[in-house]
Amino acid sequence: MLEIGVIRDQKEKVLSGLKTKNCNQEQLELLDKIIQEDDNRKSTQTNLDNLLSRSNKLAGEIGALFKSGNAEQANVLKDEVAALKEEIKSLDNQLKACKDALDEMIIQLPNLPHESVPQGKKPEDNEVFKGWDAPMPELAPGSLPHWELAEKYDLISFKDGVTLTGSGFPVYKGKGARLQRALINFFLDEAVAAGYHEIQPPLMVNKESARATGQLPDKEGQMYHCEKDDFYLIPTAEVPLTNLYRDTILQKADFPIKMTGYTPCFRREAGSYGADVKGLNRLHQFDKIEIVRLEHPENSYDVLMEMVAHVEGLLQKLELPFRILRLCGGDMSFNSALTFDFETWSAAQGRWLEVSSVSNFETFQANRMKLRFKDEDGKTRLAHTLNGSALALARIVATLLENHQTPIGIRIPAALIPYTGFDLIS
RNA sequence: GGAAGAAUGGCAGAGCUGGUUUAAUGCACCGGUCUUGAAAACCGGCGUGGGUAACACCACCGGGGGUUCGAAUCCCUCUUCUUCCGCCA
Repeated sequence: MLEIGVIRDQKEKVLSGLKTKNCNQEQLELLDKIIQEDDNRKSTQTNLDNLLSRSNKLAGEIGALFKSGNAEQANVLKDEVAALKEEIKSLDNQLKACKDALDEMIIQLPNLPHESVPQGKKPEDNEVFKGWDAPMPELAPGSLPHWELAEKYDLISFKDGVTLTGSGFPVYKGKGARLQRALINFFLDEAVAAGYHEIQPPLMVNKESARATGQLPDKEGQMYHCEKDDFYLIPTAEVPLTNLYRDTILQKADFPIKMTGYTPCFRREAGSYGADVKGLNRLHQFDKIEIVRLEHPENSYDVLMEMVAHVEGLLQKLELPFRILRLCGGDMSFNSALTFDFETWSAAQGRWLEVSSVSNFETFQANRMKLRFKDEDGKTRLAHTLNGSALALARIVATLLENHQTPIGIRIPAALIPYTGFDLIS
């Protein structure tokens, strides 16, 4: 969530940022309401504090009077405190209501975009940050989309998934399952080699965690919810990994904090439809290796580019054609200040598929989760959080199968062979 | 699942028969004196948040609620941890 101090002190800047994010008029008007409500909060708090101060003093005097045996005088003061208490209770309620109202308004505001974020509303407005210069792979006649390849080589059964659970829960088999395991290990090894600390977190989190990274309340309907225990199935490892540092004050020497983790990810994908959902393109459960970093604000944008480079390296090793987009204000997530999307070219489908999203959240998540650090001058400041997929499996498998298909089978890229133990799916 | 005990500032650890505790003390940490330098010793500082120009002031002793003029301290409740019993991959 945005910092109240920033909203107060840099209102114009906030306003123009929100416009880049394509906020509606209602959201823009919130700024003045927030400042007004915050003024209200301050004055209510001051009044309340004064009453509490008075009440504390009287209680002390009463104690002293009782000790000296002056009960009569003490009882007079007791009456005064009783009257104060009524007022305190009412102001306290007022203050609570005030804070709730303030919270509810601030939480509706998205993060401010970085200055490099292009204006725009639709995916077409995204900027191609780095295109694919080499020629696109040419597939032999008769090449198939991945869902047909999966069937042909008996790698993935979508049908069995429906039997077991429902659509969007594929069953991987034989070399298909082996390929999953190979990719997971490959991505984890690459991340660890790049200095990321490997973590295996729980796959369910509580409300506080989901709130801290911004999934609640924004994406309430997109997560699977176990009502009886009030747990949420994680939509990404970002949630548990980042939350490891919820409500923490770091020392400057603790930076950089680099974490990686493999987890299945669960998404309800309510409201999705059409060709997008065919095969592996959009699933309710998929595997992903996430990289997460907690950084000093000075470094966070250098680190973002470092993460982009890491993901780039992975795609190169998998020999997949890809491009990098800098997302426009309207296509960026609610929490992000700057996001680079990676897309691989799905030759058989004739379109780009998003396989990774690397973002800097600046202090937006840190503010919600109270993740801070001590600066050199001893001041406590909010840290920056970043994360990215490195990588998400399902769509990688889709493009891997499609782009590397040959008349004699599907070729496994050299970097992956030590992990699969085979070089061809036939 | 059952029983008992516990939860205090970075750590350790008092307070818990309610009012000089506005949380003692030690360690760690920061600054200074001394020293050629370091250690030791001594002096000072040392939690988080709100609030202020800066003070003042206010809140926080696992979370929430209650009793009282006054709660770290008493009561209720939830959570977590420890030990014991039961069950179990």
